Amino acid sequence: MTASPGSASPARYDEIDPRVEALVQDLIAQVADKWTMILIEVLHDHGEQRFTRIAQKVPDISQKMLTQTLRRMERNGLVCRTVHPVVPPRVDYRLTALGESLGEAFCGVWEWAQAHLDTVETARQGFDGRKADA
Amino acid sequence: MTASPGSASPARYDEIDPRVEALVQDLIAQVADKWTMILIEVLHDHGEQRFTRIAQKVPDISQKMLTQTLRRMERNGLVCRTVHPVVPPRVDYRLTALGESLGEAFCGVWEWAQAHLDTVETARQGFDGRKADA
DNA sequence: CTGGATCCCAACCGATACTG
DNA sequence: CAGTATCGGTTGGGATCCAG
Repeated sequence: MTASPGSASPARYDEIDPRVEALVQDLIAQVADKWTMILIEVLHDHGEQRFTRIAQKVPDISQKMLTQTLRRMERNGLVCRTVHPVVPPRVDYRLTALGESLGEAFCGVWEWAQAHLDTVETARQGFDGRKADA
Repeated sequence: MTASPGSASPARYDEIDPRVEALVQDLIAQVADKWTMILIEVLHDHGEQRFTRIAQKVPDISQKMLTQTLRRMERNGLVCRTVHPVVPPRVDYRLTALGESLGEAFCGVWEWAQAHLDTVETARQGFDGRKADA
């Protein structure tokens, strides 16, 4: 906790209320991770899916991470989880409106990354080259 | 590596080229972390800053993380590092155009988080409450 | 003042095994 | 089928000390 109670924090990262700042950062941390972004994409593209189907679409994710990520997304209101009370259990996951809106917000970063892939690559080579020439 | 050589990957996360996909995700992973976002904000708001000044603005960051993050940002072409050859060393960091553009891309996510803070909070309480009622 | 090197702990994540 | 529980390896990140 960096909570300095009544003491006037001189200059925070911004002019923003530090408490809101912390909340926002926490939220971003929970929501901006690799698997969350991927799952949003999958659910956006293919609509409601059951657990195993999602796992098939994202072969590199472990079942643990899939469960964990879906749970957190559900808790944050990003996905809606529907349990069908049938004998072989069946659970469907669907993106909520909130989840969809987050997906759109991510588009900016995603597009930035795509657009500047080579620029970054050039920068990296320049940097690495500079370090190499002893 | 998830490189399945020649085997036809049936349906990837999207219709996107998996190689590009991987690169983009790697880039996002390097660039979308907590400290990078904060440092972009600080440098955007206050312009060119020297090492210690930045550390002061972000009290919760360790000196190790600050150096590490700045280095990676420099390598990725997000910041420009200027070393002044004076007797007490002085190093200035400034956001590049690329860094600025990334900051703008982040705005979307940032604004989403701010806008939906309470929505998410409500969702969380609903979720937690549902789990509690045994 | 800047930042590299080291130690060490905690959180993350994958693999496996077990339950309803 | 859809999870939970547990163990172990890997990484992230803080504290401290040291060098240029």
